[in-house]
Amino acid sequence: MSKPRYQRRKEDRPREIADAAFDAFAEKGYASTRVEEVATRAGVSKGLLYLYFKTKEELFKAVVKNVVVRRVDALIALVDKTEQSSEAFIRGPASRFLKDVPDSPVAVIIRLLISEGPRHPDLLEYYYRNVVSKGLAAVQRIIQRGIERGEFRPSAVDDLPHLFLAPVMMSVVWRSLFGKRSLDTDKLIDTQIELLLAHIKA
Amino acid sequence: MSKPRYQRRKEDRPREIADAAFDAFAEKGYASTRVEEVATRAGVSKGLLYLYFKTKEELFKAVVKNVVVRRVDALIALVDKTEQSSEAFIRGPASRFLKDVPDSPVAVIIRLLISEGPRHPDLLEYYYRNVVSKGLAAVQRIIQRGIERGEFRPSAVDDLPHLFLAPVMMSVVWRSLFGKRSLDTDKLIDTQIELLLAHIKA
DNA sequence: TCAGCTAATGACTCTTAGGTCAGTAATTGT
DNA sequence: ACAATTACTGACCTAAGAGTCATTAGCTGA
Repeated sequence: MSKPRYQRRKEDRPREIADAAFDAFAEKGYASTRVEEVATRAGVSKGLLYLYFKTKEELFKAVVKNVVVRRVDALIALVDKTEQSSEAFIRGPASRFLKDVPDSPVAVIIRLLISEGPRHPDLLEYYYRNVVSKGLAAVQRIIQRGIERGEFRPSAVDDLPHLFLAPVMMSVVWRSLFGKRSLDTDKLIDTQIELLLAHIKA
Repeated sequence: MSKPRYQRRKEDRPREIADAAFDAFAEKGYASTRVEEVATRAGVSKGLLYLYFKTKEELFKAVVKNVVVRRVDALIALVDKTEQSSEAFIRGPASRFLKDVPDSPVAVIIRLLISEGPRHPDLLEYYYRNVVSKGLAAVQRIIQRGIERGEFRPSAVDDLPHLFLAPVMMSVVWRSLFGKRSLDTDKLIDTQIELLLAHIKA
């Protein structure tokens, strides 16, 4: 009896293909990744890939959607469940989360969105609704809670949660362009958090 | 006498083509812009384009190089010539410059670099040397001068000039993804500058 | 165990877009 | 005025890569 040349694994294929696509897109970007290479990485023929994804673009969207949402939802759950003071939460779990972003799949997605987003408005809409606005709202909720508890005082930062994310964005871009050279992204993020806390503390 | 079908304008062609390419890349990104479209926009045949630029990639590099350098050099000259106090300079000319970035050609170049940079390491090297490091050094010089004059006190911000640029980066990315919706980039940048000044003022 | 179903293959087509080049017409010098 | 020069054109070539489909072979249930 000879080994079968392939196995039928209808259930697992979509995820395997999407994972392979993620890796390939991360390395080469969307436009210069060949569909055939994705198939090869997934250990599958090109034809099969087209059985599960109608076009390359649909594959792209599937990939981009399933990476970040879980992560963001986890963070939000954390925010809403914690018993810590707002300051402790920001210094602890939130800080750690933010510092992880530049080395995580999230960073890849951000780069992909910057490159390809403008040609996929529906995808951007999806992201804005399910990731960006949720994330910003969560940050705002922490601050608000701090104010209610008397930890923080009201300030201009209240409706600019973006300030917490700016150094993260900077780090993501820097890393994607220049690698790890000459910028300590952890320190950048930490320092910004210190600045912000110093400013809003009561 | 009929109009000539074209004029020979050897001197002007390269700039005209580069300008057309800039516009096209800004709209569609590098990968999905066709060389022929660049030629058409420049009012020129594809063949002529290839007379002045050996490949599409070379065209890309030419475009990307000639946009930002002048601008940055202008800013640096400003920094080194000003008689203002560091604080006044930061609140005035520097702030204005930074707030202009998200709507300027510089933003386009940043987007192009994020998308295509990883596949053009020499271009990134060029940018790091001629734009990024110079810009960061200029910011650092302003702070340093403030310290020497007793306006500012030494702090963690001294060797993180990136903090001044983080909200700009954030704004560039935000704008390129979501347009002008729901983020006042001027305010973001202003607020960050206020935070930083409050922190380093003596 | 074998017939029917369908997951999976891989060779194929077709379009797109980067790059070439032989020829043409605007310009320049004499 | 008219060669000689060369900026410029546009039809062409070719590679690459997205997407298709007739065929094959693993699986499943009777």
